[in-house]
Amino acid sequence: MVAQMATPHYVRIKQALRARIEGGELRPGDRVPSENQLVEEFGVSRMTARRALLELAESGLLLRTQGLGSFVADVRPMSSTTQIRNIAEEINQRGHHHSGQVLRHDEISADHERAIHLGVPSGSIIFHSLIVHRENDLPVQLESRLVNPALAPRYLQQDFSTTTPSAYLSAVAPLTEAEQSVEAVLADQSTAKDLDIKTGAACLRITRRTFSAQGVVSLAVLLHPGDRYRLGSHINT
Amino acid sequence: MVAQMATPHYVRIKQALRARIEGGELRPGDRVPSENQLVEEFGVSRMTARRALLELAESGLLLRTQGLGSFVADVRPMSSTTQIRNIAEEINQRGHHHSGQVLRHDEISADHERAIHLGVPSGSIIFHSLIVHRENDLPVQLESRLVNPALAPRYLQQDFSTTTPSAYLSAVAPLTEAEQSVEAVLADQSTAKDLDIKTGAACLRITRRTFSAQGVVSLAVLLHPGDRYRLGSHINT
DNA sequence: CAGTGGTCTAGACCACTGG
DNA sequence: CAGTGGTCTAGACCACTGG
Repeated sequence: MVAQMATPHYVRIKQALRARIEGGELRPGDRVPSENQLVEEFGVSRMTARRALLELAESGLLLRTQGLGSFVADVRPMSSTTQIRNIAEEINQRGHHHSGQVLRHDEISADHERAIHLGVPSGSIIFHSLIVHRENDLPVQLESRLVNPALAPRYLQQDFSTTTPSAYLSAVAPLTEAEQSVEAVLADQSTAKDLDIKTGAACLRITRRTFSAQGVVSLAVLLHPGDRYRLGSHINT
Repeated sequence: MVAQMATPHYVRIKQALRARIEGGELRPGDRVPSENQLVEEFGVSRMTARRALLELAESGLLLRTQGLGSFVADVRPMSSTTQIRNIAEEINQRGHHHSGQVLRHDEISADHERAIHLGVPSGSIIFHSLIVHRENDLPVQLESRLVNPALAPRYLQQDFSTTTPSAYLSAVAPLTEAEQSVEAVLADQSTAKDLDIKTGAACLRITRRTFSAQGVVSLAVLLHPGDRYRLGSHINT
């Protein structure tokens, strides 16, 4: 009589609290219901109520203090690296011309690691695309993207020479969250060929996982020639 | 008979697993003990063993899959792009040992470009430091920093083998703002020597300008070996 | 003091993976 | 099938905060 697979209790509680915060019912600094109050309100055990509060705190939405309670955090504005931008828009914004060349656009079987990152069963079919983005005919990004077919079933029918995966995906599965990591790597032979640079040239590699409300949407690996791209950001403390 | 305030059980289990991973007993891709095995081994309840595994997964050290088990992730140190963090703190937080080796620590005359970036008259005296930061004796950052003497007049008197420029500067001229850009470059001969990597290896270069209420405090160029460092960030939309 | 969050137990049923 | 992680309960003792 536990664990309805539909939506776990702790998720329901998180959603409810999130709604109150986003709806303005709970404002920054306000105290949210205590663990015991949530136990009463949602008819769950304290461990379950607690999990909802802990996860909201983990994601920065709440601040918790022993003896005091849990409070809505003061949200701070995001800086510009912390914004997911569409490469085509970015290029157009500079007054340049964007073009996308689709090298691959098919489905593959997810190996163990990819399956974990995408949150799909190991061995299941996922979509894949490989696209070179050019700014005034100069390659600036090689985009390799794995897509969760459950959240973008028509991904393979899109024409990515006229739009971008990023634009399409944010239309069909609105972005709620993203994780990314940035590294420096050397171009291997195949990457070098695709980006029209030398093998062994420095590249910036951005690995990004995007989430919608339903889960992981896609896993993108973006490779940029080191001398044609950099990431800027402005931080306010 | 629970909750010895010394160290909670789940922390002890995390430490034990971390030690096995860092000691090489468990390598990337290996399966770590299951929840039930930890129950046996540490004499705790499954909820407690589970918490240890969940937190290690949360911090990126493990990957978990239902039905399969928990596996050691392919890890590298991560740092956040959305936050200016002190390299020493970051390293200590990972439970590792930080050391700083001061290669240069002197004053120079500002050329035109540097003067502009620092907001000082061209040709005036500015401070400079060059420091190798090591994580457990492995170089992870070469920090070259130019400092505005008006805002940190005693910069040259500091001992940067025991503290870091970042820590000292944020004490004397609290950070209000920062601008940074991130690029991929190849290590030149001198950088390669300082970081103990090969000439031509991929490096992440972060160029950061920090501001206090009084103006530009410093201009730092941080070079990281590509295979020993990456920048991570989490974005909420 | 009553209320808060922090840690923990010993059970339970479930979905999922491999063999 | 046995084993894995995912969710959940109904209790417990604790340290900490404010009044």
